Amino acid sequence: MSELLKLENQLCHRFYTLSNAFTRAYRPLLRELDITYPQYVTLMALWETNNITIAELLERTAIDGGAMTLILKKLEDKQFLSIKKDESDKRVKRVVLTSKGIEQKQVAENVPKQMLCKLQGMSQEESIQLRHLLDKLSGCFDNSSD
Amino acid sequence: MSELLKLENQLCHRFYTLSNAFTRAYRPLLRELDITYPQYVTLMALWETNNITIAELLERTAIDGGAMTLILKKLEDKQFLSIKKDESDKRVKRVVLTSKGIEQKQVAENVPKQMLCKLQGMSQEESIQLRHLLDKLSGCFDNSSD
DNA sequence: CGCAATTACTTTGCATGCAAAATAAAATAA
DNA sequence: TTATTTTATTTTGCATGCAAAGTAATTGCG
Repeated sequence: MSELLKLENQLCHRFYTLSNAFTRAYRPLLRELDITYPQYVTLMALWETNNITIAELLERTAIDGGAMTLILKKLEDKQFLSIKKDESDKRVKRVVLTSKGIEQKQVAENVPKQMLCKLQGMSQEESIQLRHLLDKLSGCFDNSSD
Repeated sequence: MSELLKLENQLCHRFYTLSNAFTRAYRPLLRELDITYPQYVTLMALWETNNITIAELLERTAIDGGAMTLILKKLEDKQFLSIKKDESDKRVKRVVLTSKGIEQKQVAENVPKQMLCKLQGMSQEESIQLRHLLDKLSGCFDNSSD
């Protein structure tokens, strides 16, 4: 039979499976912070650079725009951040961490630490190699004009 | 600043991004078949082994059980397959490709071919290496009893 | 045999991911 | 300046992913 359509040969299915596995693995680690994985990604972007535009946040996190609206609403409800209208350009909104949002970064530092423990199966070198290949693969999707 | 929480250092975020990129890249290729990516995965499993249990399908595809119920319903509506109750064990349902479902495999063979074109950025060797590392990473999530 | 676990699926409620349409405001062209 | 186009964000409708509860049928145990 043609090997082309075998599930085991699909790179995409490995990514599908692993991406879901990561999200699942993060869930218990994020419980303490009471946030979901995409909300965690959003906060990571803000912990790195606070007070940025929603557009910048979208670019950094690669989260869908429609989803981001809801994610920000929830993080605002949970008091992690607040959304402020830009006075100079009323189309633009800026996302600003609250004091709670800033403080929770300390708590969040445990998350990657615990995740690294789960990934002990891979050597340092292998994960660097993997990262390199993933970045190369990302490049394949960049200028997809179709 | 601590490197631990930088988005760029997160393996998980690369998987998140790439998994979504794959799904997006498949969409136009699957338009001709009028199916989504998870529906495509489901069909791939069936093209390999027809007439299997829903439980087997879940294990092979790693798709969520609740989602699978809907996916099968849609594929049945589209005449790709039919669901039959197992007579010996009435809890069990078997998924069987229709003649249309079987025929569409020919059409589907173009999908991986076109996808491989998009991934020309990677050498044969690199993608083998990548697959190897992905499989190793998968192992890290296997016996996660927490 | 009769009832308590177990198994195979489905349903439910919530949180995205995504394309496309809708809004509102700013930039540009005429 | 007014009309057109572009930009920033939200809304909508549909398809999952996931945990947890719900169902129905089977197995196991006493």
